[in-house]
Amino acid sequence: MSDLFSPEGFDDAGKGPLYRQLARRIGDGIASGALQPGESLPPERDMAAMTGLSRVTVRKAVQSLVASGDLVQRRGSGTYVAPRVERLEQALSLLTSFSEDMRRRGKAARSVWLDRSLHTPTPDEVMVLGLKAHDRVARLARVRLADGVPLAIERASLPAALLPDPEAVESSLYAHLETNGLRPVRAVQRLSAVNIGPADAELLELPPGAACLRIERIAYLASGATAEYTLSLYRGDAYDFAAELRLAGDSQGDTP
Amino acid sequence: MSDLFSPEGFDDAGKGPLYRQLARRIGDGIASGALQPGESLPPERDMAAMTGLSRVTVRKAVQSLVASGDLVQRRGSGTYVAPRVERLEQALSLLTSFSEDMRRRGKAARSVWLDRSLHTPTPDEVMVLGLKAHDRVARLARVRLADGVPLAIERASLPAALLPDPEAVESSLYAHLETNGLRPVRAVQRLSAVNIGPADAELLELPPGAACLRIERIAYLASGATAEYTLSLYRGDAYDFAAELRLAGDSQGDTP
DNA sequence: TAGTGGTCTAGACCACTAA
DNA sequence: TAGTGGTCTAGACCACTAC
Repeated sequence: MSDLFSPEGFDDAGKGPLYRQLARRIGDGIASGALQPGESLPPERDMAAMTGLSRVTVRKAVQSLVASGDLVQRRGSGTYVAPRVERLEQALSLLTSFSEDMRRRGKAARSVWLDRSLHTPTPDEVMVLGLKAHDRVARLARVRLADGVPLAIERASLPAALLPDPEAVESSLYAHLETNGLRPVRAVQRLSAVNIGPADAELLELPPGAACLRIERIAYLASGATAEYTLSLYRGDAYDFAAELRLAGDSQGDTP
Repeated sequence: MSDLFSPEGFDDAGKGPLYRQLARRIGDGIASGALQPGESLPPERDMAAMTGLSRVTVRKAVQSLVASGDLVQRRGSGTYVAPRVERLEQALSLLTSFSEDMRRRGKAARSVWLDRSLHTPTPDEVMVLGLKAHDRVARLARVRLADGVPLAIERASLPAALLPDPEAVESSLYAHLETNGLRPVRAVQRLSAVNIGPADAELLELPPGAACLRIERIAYLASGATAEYTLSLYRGDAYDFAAELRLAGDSQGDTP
């Protein structure tokens, strides 16, 4: 591994900037197994001395690998190869339960509440939830953890009529709604990928900018009324969403 | 807008590092509309002088906004507020056609081929495609564009038996397969979010680290044989994938 | 040619962790 | 207390763009 940081081979022209060359070396070391998960890298100052680069340049290389999730840094401690993250697979076509999903997988599910109270709705909430003037909205925001690892942030809004006492929700929103016969039966989701912001990054213990799956969901009751609007952020490195596709009807399609 | 870069108000303690404070100011300026899409920011050196910060610090703030897609930088030209990106919505449950989707939306679809030839398969390809020893594999890799904007990278692998002459594929793989009665009828997809690497970032004209949707797809023929393995990377800021969910059968679920 | 972003350096201080 | 990453500075040169 010492040869990883030898001063030779840098700037042989045509290989791009120095920080990228170093990032590539380290990244290759991880991919090849020369650097094992959990293994520590030399301190930044040592890497700088070994490679003959400045600490700022070394840092820029390391930062890019931290951003992509290949390395983690702990202040006062050191820089380490990121541990292998176990990926969880989830079906996209079912309204499933986080807690139950985890139980089935033998993991301990836990929530940390960020908010669980009534608010004056935003214009967006009024629109989506079909609220009337002076209606209030219940907001439930929490971090979801499995075996102590934060996996997702969920922020749900419901008409206060459906959930007059948000504090009463324990682990399961749907179970609570069901006691009043108000469990959603259908939902529409939109998925996209976003770079996580600094605040949310802290909640999920990720570096700012890490790729996350953003899922916007609107759930409906059997009556057709809107029950819930939820915005979730899932760790991109920990989640796979599975979906099955069937041939489009017209089959005029000319490409996958 | 000049007050955006006034030296006052920095480091009033408890607001975090200077680069983050500046990033927040600029970000708020964009969100509030004080900075309009396409508008240019002052040169980095000027921002440094105006704020009383060093150029390195200004740059770090700007870089974080570039990474999140709020700003774009052009060397030799300047720094600009990113143009609004029109988001495209796509149903997740249908095997649709990129070209046709775009046509329906009134956009010009185009592909830039990266690869279109026969190769010796990787062990992964042998597994997934169910190849035999000495079988070869056809690889189709291309960048997909709509109205000149790169939206996705697709890398497909098929058994050479299904596609002996990859060069013959014009715009549509499925249309080509259909001429031989070999169009896939079913597919399984897995979605996750990833930070794009430097090489792919260049192809999609994105900054390295931008969030992308990674979609892995295995498609099957009516006979049940595996037809295709495709790894796609979609721009996270340009795509929404829509899915509908129904209540899980047992309804033991205790959470959304 | 002048101005812009892109890269790189050497050195400094701070906040935190671990012994 | 010693060592680590986190932040910040002033100054330099390069590659590219626009004129």
